[in-house]
Amino acid sequence: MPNPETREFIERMGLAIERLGLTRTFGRLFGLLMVAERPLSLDEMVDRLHVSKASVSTNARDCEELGLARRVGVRGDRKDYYEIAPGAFESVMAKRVGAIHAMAGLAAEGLQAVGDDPSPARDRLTEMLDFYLFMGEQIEELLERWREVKG
Amino acid sequence: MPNPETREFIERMGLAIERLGLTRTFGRLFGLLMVAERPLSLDEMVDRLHVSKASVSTNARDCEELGLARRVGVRGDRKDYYEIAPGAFESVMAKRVGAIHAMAGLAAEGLQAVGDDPSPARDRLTEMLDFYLFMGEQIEELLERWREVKG
DNA sequence: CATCTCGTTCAGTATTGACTAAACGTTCTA
DNA sequence: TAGAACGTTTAGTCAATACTGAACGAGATG
Repeated sequence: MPNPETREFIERMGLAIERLGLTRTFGRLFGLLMVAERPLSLDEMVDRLHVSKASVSTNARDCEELGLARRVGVRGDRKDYYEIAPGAFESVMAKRVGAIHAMAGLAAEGLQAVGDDPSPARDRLTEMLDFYLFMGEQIEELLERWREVKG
Repeated sequence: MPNPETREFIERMGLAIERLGLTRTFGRLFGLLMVAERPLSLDEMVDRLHVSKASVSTNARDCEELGLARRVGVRGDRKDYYEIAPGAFESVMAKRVGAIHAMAGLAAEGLQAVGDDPSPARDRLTEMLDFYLFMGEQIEELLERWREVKG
């Protein structure tokens, strides 16, 4: 199963995730889980990714806390096994919506700061507020539509 | 004009942008331009942000290349002045759409990698592909709707 | 020509932070 | 009870990188 194509995929995922501000190892781990045919133990991930167990442990847990992966148990085995969580992608998009709301909140603060008189700054901040309110609301609707179709 | 509220706003913007994976100084510079009543020269930004001119120079240029700011000239003055670019927020969102398309492309590669037989990996990658195709398309539509209303 | 004024570039510095190896605590097992 | 199997934690290392100060180059100006 560790064929060259999946390794290539894992590597590309590492780079893609890295570009999003997370670490390459984290991205590789996520990519590995994406192409895994069954839940993987920490040691299996260590073998596949060639990183220390400590790193795999923390990255896997971060992955879990972000809602991208979850732990599953295997009968008669006390190892931890990880797999991609259901709705992983919706959850990252939902987090993005959170960031959008934060930007809207920031714009509102900015408007307080610049005062009520008309000004270029006020216009810019108003546009920022409108934009992020619009986008936040609309993308939330998109997520609901997606869940209706898939969930 | 350097009132405490705007300074607070600039600082919050620095933190918000930092959380998005860019640097705090970059975010502060962007925040400063957001609340500026007129285009600012490099030296003015140096005064307001208390960072070296070298840093302001590179950050301002990066800001320009990202489509967040633009240079404007002032008659009889050979300094560079910067201001927030029109459509700055749309442009960051458009870049996000680019990242979404990249994820869709990655999913397609993953499907190639895992082969045609049914499998959990294949199901996950298919969902990933569908999700990002959907989101990419829909958010592009949102951007167009926004431009219709505002532009 | 000499001298400013700007913006950029470059080498050096300092900080951040991801990763590793080893120690540790806990839980099973012989 | 000793020891093995796991996951986590921690101290330490190393690389990446944002920022600074100084040098530089291009234009303007006297």
